[in-house]
Amino acid sequence: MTDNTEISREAKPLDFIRQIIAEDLRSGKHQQTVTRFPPEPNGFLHIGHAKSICLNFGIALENNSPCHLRFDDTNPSKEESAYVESIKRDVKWLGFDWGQDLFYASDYFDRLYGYAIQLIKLGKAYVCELSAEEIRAYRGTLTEPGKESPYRNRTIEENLDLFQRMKDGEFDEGSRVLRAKIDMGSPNLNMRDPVIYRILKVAHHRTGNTWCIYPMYDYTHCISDAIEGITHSLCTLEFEDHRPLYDWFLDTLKTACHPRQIEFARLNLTYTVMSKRKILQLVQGDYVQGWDDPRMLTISGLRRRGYSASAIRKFCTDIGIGKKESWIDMSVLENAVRDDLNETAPRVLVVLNPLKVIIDNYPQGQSEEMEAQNHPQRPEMGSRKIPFSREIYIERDDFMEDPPKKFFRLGPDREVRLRYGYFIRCVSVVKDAASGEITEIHCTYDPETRGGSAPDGRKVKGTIHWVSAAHAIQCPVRLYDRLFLTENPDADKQVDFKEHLNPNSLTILDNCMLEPSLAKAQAGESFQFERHGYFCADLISSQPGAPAFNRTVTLRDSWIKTDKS
RNA sequence: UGGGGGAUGGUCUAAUGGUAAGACAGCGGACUCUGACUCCGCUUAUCGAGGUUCGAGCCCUCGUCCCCCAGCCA
Repeated sequence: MTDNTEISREAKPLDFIRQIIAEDLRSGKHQQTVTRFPPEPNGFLHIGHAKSICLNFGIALENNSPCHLRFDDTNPSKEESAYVESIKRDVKWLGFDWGQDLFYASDYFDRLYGYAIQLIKLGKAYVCELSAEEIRAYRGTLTEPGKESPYRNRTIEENLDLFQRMKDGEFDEGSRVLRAKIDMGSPNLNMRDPVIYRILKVAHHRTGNTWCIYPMYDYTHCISDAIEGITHSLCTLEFEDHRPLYDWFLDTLKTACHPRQIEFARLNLTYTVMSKRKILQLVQGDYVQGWDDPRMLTISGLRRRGYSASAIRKFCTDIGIGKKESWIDMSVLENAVRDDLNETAPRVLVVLNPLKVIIDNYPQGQSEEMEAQNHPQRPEMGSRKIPFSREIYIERDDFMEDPPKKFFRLGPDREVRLRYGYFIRCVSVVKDAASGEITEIHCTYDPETRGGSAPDGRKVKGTIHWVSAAHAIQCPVRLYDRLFLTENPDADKQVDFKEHLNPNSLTILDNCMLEPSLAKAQAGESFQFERHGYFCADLISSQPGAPAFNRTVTLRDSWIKTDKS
């Protein structure tokens, strides 16, 4: 990371979490902060995780202190090391560095087991033989207290023996659990003797078959935080009810370190779904082409789509941190990437839907090179040559036979400027006799207007992009649109969210014409296709000399919004 | 009819007893060899009712609405 301030949001007022931290530092409660990002390796990271990553690692950067990457891997039936690798890659790509502080909850399985024995010896945990269904029934409801398990008052010795035998694999899955002994009458259901260990005869991605009992999240998370000396344990709102339990474990075990859990609102974005479960469904049901499908708001999908890490970081600081459930408009994300790419992306000319233009008075067989700026606002980015010749392609949308008043582009007997080229005037239109479709148009050019201005001072309102037909590189371009048609695909619980999928979220154009300089586009490189938007050479399907492009985001377009009649 | 949270323009976020501010979106205009960028201007908000106070988005009381919790998931 070269520039911390970019990540660390200098000017913005402190959010409520940073205020708490500032106060803890000021009062001397803590000398430094230690935060952590604790993903479960059961899927790919998405934009919602980015919010948490930017928060936790951002705080670390601001305070020159560590942020741990800790995998919360206590449920081997859902977790895989492939996910671990993808998560590490994505956090790194986002620009963050955990240094030496890479941890796994599974690193603590021995200590967690020891703490459980301690709990038993304290008379605060017991082995319960109720079935899952019975435990649920005994738990009571939101308005009625639970009932105590008949196994609740076993002796410490008996519990120790049974727990040992659970660990040794003597019992079947589901036949016994270890429970904390708290309060079956608590209005907080999390405190009604929660399960802390269950039997799972499943191999773990790191510990293999060493264990057949695995600790639950509530038990594991607080102890892992305490072991690592975390000062502020930041999580999402749904864990608010778990905080008393988090505190109970640490108080009961009298750990030396007792981190403070603080909850903030998770990210919701319009026109998408954020839950891992639903994202998994899209991947496994082939509604998209994998976790890194550019329509997905996974980190890997966004990367392939052409989002820069800095755009994602900017988005995360833009949206802020709060405690109320919020829905961020997709336009905020799009704005962040436009802002970023506008600064950095070289400009190029690309015709997406070609229409052949023949310049009747331009000499046959001649061509010349026109000078084009790589970034008009940033001369230091230099310029390049683009070939011009008698036959060119322009955008089909840039010609209308019967244009409305405010159409500044080409039409019969109208004149436009070719970007970095000449003024041309349309003299005739050729159509396919059968279909009536325009197949080519004929124009004349004004040799005096080379470079784009007329010595006689006449103005043209429109400037359009073009590519020399003889020099163009034909290329596929994928146009992406939002994956869902409705703002909140989850809103109606009666309707499956997949019903709201946008059938036109992907459009493949295979006859696009690139200016020749794009032959050397590197996979992953971003460009602005002038008058269209930002595009990046696809990470996977681009070949040297034969790129394929993904549209990251369109340019803002006030023309499509105007009343064209 | 339990418990835990939350309500500021269309959407987010700020204002921490003292002029309700910024971003996104929207609308209008200027500029323009990208209908982009940039610039300028505008519309739009403190959930309700009481109270405390010289002064309340902020404090108090009573309401209303929304979200979360009954996994051997995290």
